[in-house]
Amino acid sequence: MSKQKPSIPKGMRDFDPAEMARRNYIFDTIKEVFKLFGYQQLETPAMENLSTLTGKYGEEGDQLLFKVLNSGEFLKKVSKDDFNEGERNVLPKIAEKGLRYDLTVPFARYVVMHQNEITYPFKRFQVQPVWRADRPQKGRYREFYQCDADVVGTDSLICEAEILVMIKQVFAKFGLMDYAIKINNRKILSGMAEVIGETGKEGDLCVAIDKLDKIGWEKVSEELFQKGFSKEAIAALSPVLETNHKSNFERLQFFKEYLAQSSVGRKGLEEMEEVLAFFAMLGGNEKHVVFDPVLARGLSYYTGAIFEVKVDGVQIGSVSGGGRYDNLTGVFGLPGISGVGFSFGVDRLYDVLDALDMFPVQQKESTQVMLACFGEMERNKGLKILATLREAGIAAEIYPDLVKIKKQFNYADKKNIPFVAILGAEELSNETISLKNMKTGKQETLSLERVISEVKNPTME
RNA sequence: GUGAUUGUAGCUCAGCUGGUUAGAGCGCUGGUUUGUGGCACCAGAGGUCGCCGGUUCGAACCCGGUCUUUCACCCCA
Repeated sequence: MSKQKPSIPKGMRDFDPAEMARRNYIFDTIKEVFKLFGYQQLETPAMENLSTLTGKYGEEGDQLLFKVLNSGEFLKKVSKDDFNEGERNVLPKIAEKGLRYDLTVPFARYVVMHQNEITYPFKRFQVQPVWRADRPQKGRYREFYQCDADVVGTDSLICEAEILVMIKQVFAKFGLMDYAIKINNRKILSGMAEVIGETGKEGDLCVAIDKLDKIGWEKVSEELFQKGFSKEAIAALSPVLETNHKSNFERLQFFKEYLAQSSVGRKGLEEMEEVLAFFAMLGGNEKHVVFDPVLARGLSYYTGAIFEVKVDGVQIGSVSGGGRYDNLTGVFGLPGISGVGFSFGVDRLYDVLDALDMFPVQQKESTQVMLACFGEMERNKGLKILATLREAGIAAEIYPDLVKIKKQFNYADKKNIPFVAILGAEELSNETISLKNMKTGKQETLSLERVISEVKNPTME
């Protein structure tokens, strides 16, 4: 008996059965759509070598990696000099592994390791937790699940178009009506940097311009100025803002002129148009799909299309995001493989559906019938009945202890079990079972066969 | 990583400027009802006031540290 109350680490959570039922609803919905589009499931380990993970997410990302201390005498390799030099020198000698930060990089590692066994294009999905040493906040946890779907080994823009369709299908299944799938292209952003005369600074441009919605143009231009953008460059950027309330088509027309001098920019626009064209051919409706030229996204490995999905009316960050990465496997020694993928954030989707009160009131995961027995003889007979019920595919349980019937009913009530089957002396001698519908309160004495059909298809009023 | 913020019974919260045995509602357990849950009534159990240290005759309350919660920034699912 420990006196001290146990606890869990910062940003980690337990999920009780009610929460798990709802989380599984989200997982199942997403997996179903992934499979419908030909994606197959893959799992990779929680831990990767730190060398696999570092340098893929930008400097900020590297700092958010959870490092795992080497086992054994982990200080052995550290010299006094290393120690005096600080963490930078000590870290690589005491930690060689880390927890995965996303599912895309481990997937790229997998593709390189198994390059000769894989049939391309390779479509896989992955539903696993990832870890980030971030400060927790609403909608931001240190351990959370991602549902990733990626295709590698093709640069066809049909993949991008299909991603849009998949996102729309998932949201339709959840019954979400008000949301925006923002789509942009890193090449368009590069083109923007080029035409304003700040080639090579697209990183800073992205970070600043991404905040436009949040902090407004004035603050964004201030930030750009501080990052070393010239006044002329910032002024040259302002026409982009004018496209704010236009249609996707009008925005494309604008950028054709705006980016005319930039070959990357033109390429990006072509890709955008093609994605939207394929999307239309797949029967996609452009409702909810927004070409957003100021969408940037932080991860450094994206090179083509980028996506992000936000739900209106809730103060929760994006619930889905992704993009194309042309050379992610390159850093692991396999160049020339293009990939595109996206991910749903289950934990945020949960918060969104919860805030909007949109979870179905399903009881799919709970017991359908509980056996309540008056004594030992009844209970022993109940065990046989229990086995029959389960054979019939009915989720059933028996109250294991010989306690007052009232207590057994209480248990069924608390657990929201829709039926209680009662076994007493009378039932035992008549070879019957009294079945009570806990919602209606009605009770009938039935044969076992009738109990099975009644539980499966309730007819009792 | 920077700046704030929170922590009292299983849950939601009271607790006046530091003063005797820390309270409520809900929940829980038992009973009224030894073949029936939800309702009602009655009774009961549960807290070294996040943790460690300090100030004080005396700390849930003041001070310091630490952990945790929430929030803004950074960044992100």
